[in-house]
Amino acid sequence: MAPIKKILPSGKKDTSFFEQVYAVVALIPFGRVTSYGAIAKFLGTKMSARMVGWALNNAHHLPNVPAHRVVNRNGQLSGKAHFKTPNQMQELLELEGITIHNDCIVNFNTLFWDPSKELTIE
DNA sequence: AGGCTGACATCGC
DNA sequence: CGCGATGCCAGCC
Repeated sequence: MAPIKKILPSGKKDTSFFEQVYAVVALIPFGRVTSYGAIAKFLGTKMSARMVGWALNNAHHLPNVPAHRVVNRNGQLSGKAHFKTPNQMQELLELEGITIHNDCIVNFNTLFWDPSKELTIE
């Protein structure tokens, strides 16, 4: 369990929603995936799932932010269109041993990584 | 300075 | 049970 705030870039007081999203996404284990809603819920505002997507849009230009491991609650690759190439997201996931079928993650339930179960907020 | 938009999720009718 | 409307925060017209 990693305290989220420790991971935030060099102790800025900027504990913004985005920063937390980056932190959580960056902590997703190899070969695992999570959902926008799970992240939003973990951050305390379950209805801000949209913001997670927006944050990832910003995060997309950052290193170490595996946005391809974040999908919607159906396990569908909703954000693949925002990658350099639409199939890069699938490629990356398959590279991690995840199987994609019709833009949906197979065994999503098994591969699902719940931050609120694996992480702790200080 | 104010309002629309955005890679979603959930509640209400 | 299915579709429409609402919520959230920040960035960009």
